[in-house]
Amino acid sequence: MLDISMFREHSDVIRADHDRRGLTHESIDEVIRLDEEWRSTRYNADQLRKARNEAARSIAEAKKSGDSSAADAILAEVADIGAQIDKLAEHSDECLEQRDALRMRIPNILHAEVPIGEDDQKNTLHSMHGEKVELGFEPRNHNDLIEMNGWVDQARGAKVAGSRFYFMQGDLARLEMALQQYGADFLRGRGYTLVQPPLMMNRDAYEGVTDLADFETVMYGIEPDNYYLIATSEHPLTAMRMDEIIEPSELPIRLVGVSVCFRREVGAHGLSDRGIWRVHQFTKVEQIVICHPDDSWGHHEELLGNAVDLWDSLGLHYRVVNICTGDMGTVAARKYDLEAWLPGVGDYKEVVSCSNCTDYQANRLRMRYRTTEGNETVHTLNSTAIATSRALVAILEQNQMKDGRVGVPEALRPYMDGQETLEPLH
RNA sequence: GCAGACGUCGCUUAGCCUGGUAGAGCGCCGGAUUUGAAAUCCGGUGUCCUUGUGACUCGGGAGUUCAAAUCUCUCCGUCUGCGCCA
Repeated sequence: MLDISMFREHSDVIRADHDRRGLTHESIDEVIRLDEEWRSTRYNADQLRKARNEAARSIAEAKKSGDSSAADAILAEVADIGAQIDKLAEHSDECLEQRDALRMRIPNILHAEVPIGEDDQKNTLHSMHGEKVELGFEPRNHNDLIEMNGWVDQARGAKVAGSRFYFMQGDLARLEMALQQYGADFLRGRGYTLVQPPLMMNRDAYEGVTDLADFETVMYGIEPDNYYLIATSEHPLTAMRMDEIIEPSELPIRLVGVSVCFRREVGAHGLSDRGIWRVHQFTKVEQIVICHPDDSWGHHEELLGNAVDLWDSLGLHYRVVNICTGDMGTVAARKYDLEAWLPGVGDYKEVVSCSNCTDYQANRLRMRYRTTEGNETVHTLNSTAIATSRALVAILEQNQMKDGRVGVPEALRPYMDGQETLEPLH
């Protein structure tokens, strides 16, 4: 959510951003109109409250001096003032509610270097890392590999839960745990504090961190208790400090979250999605930074650097792209994706997403830091380190051998008793 | 799950019974004093708006009242005890 002062004092900036995104200005105008109406109605209500307070004070004084007839006289004068206040207050509350409901849907101001384009085809190349391995045989896709080795039981996952659920087993399950451990250790080594968050959140906290449309398409709701299963540990870790005023000495806050992530994946379908690429449940190691507004662009590069070094250390080939305006979403001001090379698919696919959300989440979460002039809004950033399911797919396809076994990246071997290849399930 | 206690400004707390301007201490910021520091003293330190002798704010919401931190209802959370439990 953009600060209201942006609409009052710099609406030209929001308008220019909407132009870049190809959006009309209607919502902006409506927010400004509702804001003005709220302010004037609010002012009128305040004036009446002032009169009521003065009357109440007079009554108190009159009663104290024992003059009950004077008290009654004042009381008669202000008899209907309460009803007038209620009427104005009701209208002003409506205006404020509508203003902010609309404001919640207006996207963040994009960084100047975000490329303009309508969809992911217009994302631009940032950098290439590693090299395509020459396998010397026709590569299998990850779905064939997990099926022939018995590493994932999709049929029984569907039986006991539903489609896109699965049992991961044997050496692949061990590799999954190794990835979690390795990713967490890697970031702890760079000063990030390991956090295991709640896997469910309440509505209020959740609205602070995500696009409202996500409640329909992404999150699972837990009915009788009104909780939502988290779609990523970014959400609880960012909301962790909501409604707090943070001491500047605590900034920047660097966290590495490890959690299971739950996603409904409404609308996803197709044979190309078989396997564990797009599933309802996976584990993710996530980087979070909460920082001073002046430092967030530096931290954005730091998060990308961490992800790059981590993926380099796994010996995988991938590229980094700049996400364009049409592919950006509501919350981020700038986003890089890491796209891993998948030989079985013959294309690069998204495995990491690295975002600077500037003050957009922090405004909704009322998350500020103390300054001598008052309290200022912090900035929040997040980046995948390892989404295990997708990292596994990249490892499976890039490290596959002719017989269908898969090489374990050297960095992960210490977490697997030194094992060098994934063996079929017996 | 049951019973009780509790939730007040960044922190600790007073005020609640008996409705009438939310007070104190600590921390922080600024100033005075000092060679410098400590100590001391003075002022400031929640949110909003049309900056006023302004409005709002005491976990959230609703109600009673001219007036609610205070009374009533309800929801949430914390603590203690009992029960259950990996």
